[in-house]
Amino acid sequence: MDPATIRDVAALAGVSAATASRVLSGNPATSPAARARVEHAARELDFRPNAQARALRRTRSDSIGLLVSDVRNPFFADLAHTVEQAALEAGYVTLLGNANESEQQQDRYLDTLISRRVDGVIVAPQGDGSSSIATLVARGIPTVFVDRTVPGVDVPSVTTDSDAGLREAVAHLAGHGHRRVGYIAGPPTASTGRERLAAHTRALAEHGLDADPALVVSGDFQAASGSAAVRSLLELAHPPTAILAADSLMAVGAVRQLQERGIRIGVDVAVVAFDDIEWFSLMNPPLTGIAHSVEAMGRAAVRLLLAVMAGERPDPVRLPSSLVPRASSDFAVPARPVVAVPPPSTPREQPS
Amino acid sequence: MDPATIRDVAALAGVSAATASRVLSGNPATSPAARARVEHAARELDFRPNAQARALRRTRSDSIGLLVSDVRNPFFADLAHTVEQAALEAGYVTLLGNANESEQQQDRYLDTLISRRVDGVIVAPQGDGSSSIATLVARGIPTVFVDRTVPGVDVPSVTTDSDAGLREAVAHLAGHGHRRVGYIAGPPTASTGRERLAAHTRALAEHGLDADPALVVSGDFQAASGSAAVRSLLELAHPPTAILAADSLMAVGAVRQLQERGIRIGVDVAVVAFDDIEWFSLMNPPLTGIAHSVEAMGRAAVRLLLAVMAGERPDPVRLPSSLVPRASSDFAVPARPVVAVPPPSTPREQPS
DNA sequence: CGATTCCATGGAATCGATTCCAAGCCATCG
DNA sequence: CGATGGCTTGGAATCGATTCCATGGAATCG
Repeated sequence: MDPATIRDVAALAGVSAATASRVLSGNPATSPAARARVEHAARELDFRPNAQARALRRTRSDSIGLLVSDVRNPFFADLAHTVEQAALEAGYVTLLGNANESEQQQDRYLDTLISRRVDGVIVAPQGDGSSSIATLVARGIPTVFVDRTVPGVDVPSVTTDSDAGLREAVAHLAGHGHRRVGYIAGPPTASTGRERLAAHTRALAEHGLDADPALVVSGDFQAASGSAAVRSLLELAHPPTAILAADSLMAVGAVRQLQERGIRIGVDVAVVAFDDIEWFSLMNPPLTGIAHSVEAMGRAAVRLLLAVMAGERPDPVRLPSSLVPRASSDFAVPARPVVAVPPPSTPREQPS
Repeated sequence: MDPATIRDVAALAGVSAATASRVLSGNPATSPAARARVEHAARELDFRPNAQARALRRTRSDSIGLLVSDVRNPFFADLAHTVEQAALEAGYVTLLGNANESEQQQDRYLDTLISRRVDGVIVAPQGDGSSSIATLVARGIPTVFVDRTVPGVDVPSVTTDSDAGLREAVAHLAGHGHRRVGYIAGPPTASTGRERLAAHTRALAEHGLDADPALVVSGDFQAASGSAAVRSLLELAHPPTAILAADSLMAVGAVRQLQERGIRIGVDVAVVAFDDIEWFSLMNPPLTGIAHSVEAMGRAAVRLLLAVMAGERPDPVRLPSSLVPRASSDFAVPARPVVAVPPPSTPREQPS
């Protein structure tokens, strides 16, 4: 009933536990005879080594932890998939934790991972240098940041260079005649939230678009906040003709809200989202996205982590992003916004 | 540098390891004085108990395994999320494995979970009674099937009753004048593949629809097979006017293929999918789905697993499904199929 | 042919936390 | 006043696999 131990295997094979261990872990100091008998005995008993005991003795567990922000976000679901596959190829199993965009739940999971003595951790960090992240670094646990970073914490990272993609997006919108672009920002507590907003602001300036601060609304990377953001953008005296969302879930929330109000995307208003996920091309209308390779990000993260575990200090990786234009933004801006607004009696900062 | 052990804590607190252990695990046989000193010392050293050592001694790891078929399938991503939350509430961490719809990878993960001595496993099984599943049962490891089952393996399960939803779907299609419904089946190696096909066949008979076996094409629950299925359905001499896919990913593949061919969904052909995921309502056109509650399924699975771990033999749970009609199927069938077909010279089994 | 090396092997220690068991202490009771 | 009982405590064994160290036998070399 109780699972077989290596001693049971050894007894059945007529050797000592030491020899059985050597055979089963591929130590060359074993005779062919012993090898045959032990292997046969192990198969006979359906022996599965107790990973805990093994990990206790060697000081490594052959497992890594992956902490993502939200598994239901397709971007992170794909990331989890890629990381898991890449880790498996390198002989590691992945323990997946889901912070659910909450710093508290992130800490709880990191504690668990530390307790389980994972050999390394890949984390898309919440907030700024929470206690658990500090612990991770202080203990010298190999760590890699993915997608996001934490300022002041010196850890290798794999991030997306939002600049190119956002510049393309803004250029694209400007080229179609948009002057006022509503921006649904990520939370300032996430590095991606801050960086993308900064990139967006720079791009606006480059193209001489309206820099009205009222056009920037902050969300939390989840769908509901996208809806809320659209609501407040539409209340502006001078609402935007295009909306740019800092991630796919907020874009979806925005789309829902626009649909509920009967505002036609791709006709009355343009919508562009950071991230480009499979579903975008099937939506009504197909959504313009800013693409970056999840596959590349996941594989790079595992590669960096393996390097850190090997004692190296790998350089950070920055992946490119680029615009994938689709129907949601591929139209010329209408002469007048369809949303009822008072005539712009004092058109401010609109260069002719 | 090396992480602090309970002996370090005990030394700093001036007590024995035994007492330190008792304090830290909440054993009441401790004096307030000892409690205070040990707790202070543990905080001082930032002590994290080695979960492996603890699990080795107690014969439980406070962790469960969850093996899903494909994390990139939104249905399973949601399931993973729900199970994880419910397990966390019960004090368990979840080790997520992804079989990627491959029996081999499933076995590899189950082996890992067995080696790590998880306290229980929730699995959406691939194939029929693979060796690892047999091992699981033979070892008496608490196991619960979710979404799918394996015939002949007596394990509590949480499944969806496909019958009601499919009957509604077929009635809905019949009501709109469809006689020939193409069915994209799941693989016969999955219980859901078989059951849904059987339910569909029954529903066809009930409504007197065309039971042409050529209208049934098998896929593998992944997107590419949905595209392939549509391709072969359209080659029929007498192609269907409606398409029913046994899961969301195959439906997406089907939609892509139809769009590529310029066939208008919701006008030229109806599309209905088993599963109803968030994105369906945003698609072009919104897709009719057969809904079942992932949340309920995940929570029930955890509840059942806890019961099995407590030595009970809970009854299986069967959750309802129901149709959510949307634009992709909400139209009357056109008088003649738009796809060019030879005139039906010998219309077979079409009751007037 | 004796001595040195090489190789396979077993005994025992080890990893870190838990827990059984025995012992010590204080208080209460007969 | 001695004894019994209730508490707290420490020593030591334990979980299962790995690994250091020593040993015995075979093989090789001078």
